[in-house]
Amino acid sequence: MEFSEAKNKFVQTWGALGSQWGINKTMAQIHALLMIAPEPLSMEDIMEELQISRGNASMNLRALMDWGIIYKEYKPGERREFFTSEKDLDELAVKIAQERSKREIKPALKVLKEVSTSVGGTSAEAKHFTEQTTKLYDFVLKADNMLEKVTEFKDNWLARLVVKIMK
Amino acid sequence: MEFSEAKNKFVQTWGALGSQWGINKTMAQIHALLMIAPEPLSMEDIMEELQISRGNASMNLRALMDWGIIYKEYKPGERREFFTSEKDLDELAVKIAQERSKREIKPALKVLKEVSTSVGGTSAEAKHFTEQTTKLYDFVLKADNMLEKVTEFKDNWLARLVVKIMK
DNA sequence: TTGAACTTTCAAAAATAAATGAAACTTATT
DNA sequence: AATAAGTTTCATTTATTTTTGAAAGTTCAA
Repeated sequence: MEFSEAKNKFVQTWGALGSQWGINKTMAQIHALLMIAPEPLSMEDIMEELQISRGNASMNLRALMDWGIIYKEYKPGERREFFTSEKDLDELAVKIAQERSKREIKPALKVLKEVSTSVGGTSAEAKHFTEQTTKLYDFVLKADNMLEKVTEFKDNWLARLVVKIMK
Repeated sequence: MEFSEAKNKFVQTWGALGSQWGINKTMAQIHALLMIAPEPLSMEDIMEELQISRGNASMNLRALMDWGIIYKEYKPGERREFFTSEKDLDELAVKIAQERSKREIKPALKVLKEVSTSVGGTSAEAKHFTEQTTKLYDFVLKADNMLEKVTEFKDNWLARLVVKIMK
């Protein structure tokens, strides 16, 4: 396969994977590009390579930095900013897990807790509701704890995680 | 909190959570509704409760059945079909993991493998590309294996999983 | 302090995804 | 075999998300 074909295929695939997992396509594509770039890239480079507008590039670079998975870099004697990606994949997983927990799961947990503890009454419907939402709360909490624990250890995190959960 | 308010809040929240994780809002809402319904619901019931069209209800019920997380049920003497959800949450997690692996991760892995093994040449760019995409392939494969292993054990899957991975 | 190089913002446009609803289809009943 | 009850399909509409691009904002160098 031609290098350029392989590169393009990779960027497209990473973009598609991202968009299925709640990260927008361009964001994932920029990340893909930075993952395989041997040198930091400028915003121009990225716009050029992905054929996207300046605004789009700017917004998604910002978002990636907010997630903590790419970094700004300054080159001596250069006015422009350059970007590199986090290349340690375990670190990447940790950061994504943290962000998603914070942004999505935590707020949902809050509501689940609220609704699972606030319905009184003795009707079968109400009882069943409380029972089910409580189970869901426990379940989501368990899942979230796992995500969080991942972030506490970088190496061999899985084994340690289990010790912690099972004890 | 009023029962109806709590119910509504729960359905909305589950819907939002779903849509952030790649499952469409209505699909997640229907699932939420079935999770808390003490009795199987008909399509009418669901349309009514969520204020959605017949077509929408039909398509999403179908999708949920394809995922294997809700079931059709027939009541004696009733022409209509009724639906219930999988209420075992571990089973739910297993099914979701299986589906997402099959639909999203497996195809991406195929491409990653392809691009990581097909670029020849000796340029720094090409070498770096091959190196990085190989790492990504291994990483995604590892993640996917974990998802898959989940499906092999229902009870205490985490502990067993670790034994298997660490051995 | 002016202006050139570069970045960010955000209202509007474009692209994408989801929902509607009426017609077609299926299945059971008389 | 005709009808009624119920379900699915899919072209069109609607809602949501993403992208654009031009104006506003920064920062640095002279």
